[in-house]
Amino acid sequence: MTSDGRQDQDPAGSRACDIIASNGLRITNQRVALVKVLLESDDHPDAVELFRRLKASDASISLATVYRNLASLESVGVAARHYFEGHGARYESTISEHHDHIVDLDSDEVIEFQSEEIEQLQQEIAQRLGYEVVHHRLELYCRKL
Amino acid sequence: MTSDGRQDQDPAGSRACDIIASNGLRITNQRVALVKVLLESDDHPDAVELFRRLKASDASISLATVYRNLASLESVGVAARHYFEGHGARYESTISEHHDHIVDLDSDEVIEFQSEEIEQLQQEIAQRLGYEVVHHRLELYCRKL
DNA sequence: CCGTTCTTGCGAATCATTCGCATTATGCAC
DNA sequence: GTGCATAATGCGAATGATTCGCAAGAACGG
Repeated sequence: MTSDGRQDQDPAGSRACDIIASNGLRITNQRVALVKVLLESDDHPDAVELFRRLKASDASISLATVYRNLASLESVGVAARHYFEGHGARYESTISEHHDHIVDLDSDEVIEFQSEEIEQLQQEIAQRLGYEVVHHRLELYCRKL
Repeated sequence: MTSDGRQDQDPAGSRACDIIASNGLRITNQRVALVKVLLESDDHPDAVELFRRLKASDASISLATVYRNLASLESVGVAARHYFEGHGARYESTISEHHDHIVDLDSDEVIEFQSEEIEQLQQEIAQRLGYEVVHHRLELYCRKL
């Protein structure tokens, strides 16, 4: 929408574009729109929900494109896919810090947290067993107290 | 196969049957066979693989039954379903202790571990955020050192 | 501006999982 | 044991999510 193509109001978005471009992927409208929607979403929408949100500003976008782009974004580390229990895949942007998830069993809400100590312990455990942690997944399925 | 229906050679199996029965579910051949196969499997097979193993001793068992029974076993806490990255659902019996998983990214092998300290920290974190942990999932995606 | 190649949209195809339904087998009561 | 009510099974069809194939349409380097 901006006349000169820069987006100083949106540092995360342009950082994402840099990453995308530097990985040899092209900057398409659909790709940029998806990144934007992901960055705006603090819930953890699934592909169909993202598709729905994207259609709001681009009625012609296709679901296949959403899936394809989620895959590309994931492969360059701009988005992450989660399989919380029961549901299919849900996505979030990973431009910001790493974190783990608390899933509210009653509301399906997802809260983020992170713990240096747990990460530390994970490293130690893996190391003790002869492994190095590439990445991990920690989900606490909880109920409100 | 035993004439009196007891299975002293298989304490875990009969314990599972007790749990199943005490939850109002019937003890069917298919159910028992599935429990047995799960207990024998220290890999984490998916439904189709379990189906394959079950067909070895009961050629007429159906895949739908495997799925249905996996669901029932899960609902009474005798089996657990995992969605490791990429793959569909994989199962294991939960008659033994709770544990978490290390997934070898290269071989797809799954190693089990457990850490009292991490569980402790999880509790604390959840509590601090106003939640109580019902259960959790911790997976370390690793490469051999 | 031009061509190459990556992307897109569309619908068809795939894969895992679930359902509907008629048939069979279990668990409980006599 | 015998019978009954009902859960469980097998089958194939249905679903839902995700991926594919292909022809038409954009990016980006030169």
